[in-house]
Amino acid sequence: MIYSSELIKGTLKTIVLKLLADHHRMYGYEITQKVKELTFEKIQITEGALYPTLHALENDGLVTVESEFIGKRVRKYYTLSPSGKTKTTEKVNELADFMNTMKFLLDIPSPTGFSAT
Amino acid sequence: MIYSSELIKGTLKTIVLKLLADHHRMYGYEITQKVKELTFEKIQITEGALYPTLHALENDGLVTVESEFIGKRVRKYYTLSPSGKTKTTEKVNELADFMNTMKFLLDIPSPTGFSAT
DNA sequence: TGCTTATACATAACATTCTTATGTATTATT
DNA sequence: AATAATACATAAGAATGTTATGTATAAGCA
Repeated sequence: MIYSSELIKGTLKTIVLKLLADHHRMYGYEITQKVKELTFEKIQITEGALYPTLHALENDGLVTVESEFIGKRVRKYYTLSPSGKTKTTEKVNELADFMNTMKFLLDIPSPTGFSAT
Repeated sequence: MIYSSELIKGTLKTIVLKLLADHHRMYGYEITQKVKELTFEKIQITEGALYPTLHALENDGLVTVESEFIGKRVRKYYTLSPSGKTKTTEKVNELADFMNTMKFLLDIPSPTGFSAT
């Protein structure tokens, strides 16, 4: 099952920032594959969505870019800037808060299992 | 704190459907107030977003409408149709699944407290 | 070797969905 | 009497994704 596209809207930037925070240095195509892998194919980031997003992050100074040649092919590595790290924390926290609110609003039970946090 | 607007995108229809499932019969303005109340002002549905959404739900046959006069003012009550009830379950389940995936992807801990479900 | 698939970038036309602004009108509050 | 709240509606614009297209290299397989 792949999630309906509206759900992805508004979360893509957060996903990309968080992946960069966890993996330090990634290139675009790698990000699409990582998301696919980590979500068991349930979230598929299209290139038409990803590349403009990466360019926006760069424009906002949240990431820095290094181009490298792998053979004859260019690969662009993205790394979080200090402000990007701050932003990541903010975005992830906001999304976590939002999801709790939605869970309450929609009366969604917690996933099966024990937890004591 | 009010959530950044992108987060609401894609979830509005689900919220409206679920409220109608829980309260059976509601009118537009009432929905905006209920969401505000239930989310402690964190989610504020604007009228420019709500009314087109309600019209879309009606067009899709997911809700039925009854107009009533309260004094001289029209009020439009919305009720879930059978297919609307089915749709509500589907949308809520999909969102629940999506949120679990996002929690895993973003490494978000469960909210504080004990739970054994 | 030749064909296909995967890798790797990019952008443009289009669709969706929300924000912001505007409009109309009734009812309640100060 | 003036303002705020109730209650509907729509239109212009912004944001952000999909789909399609383009270019090119590298890898796998028959």
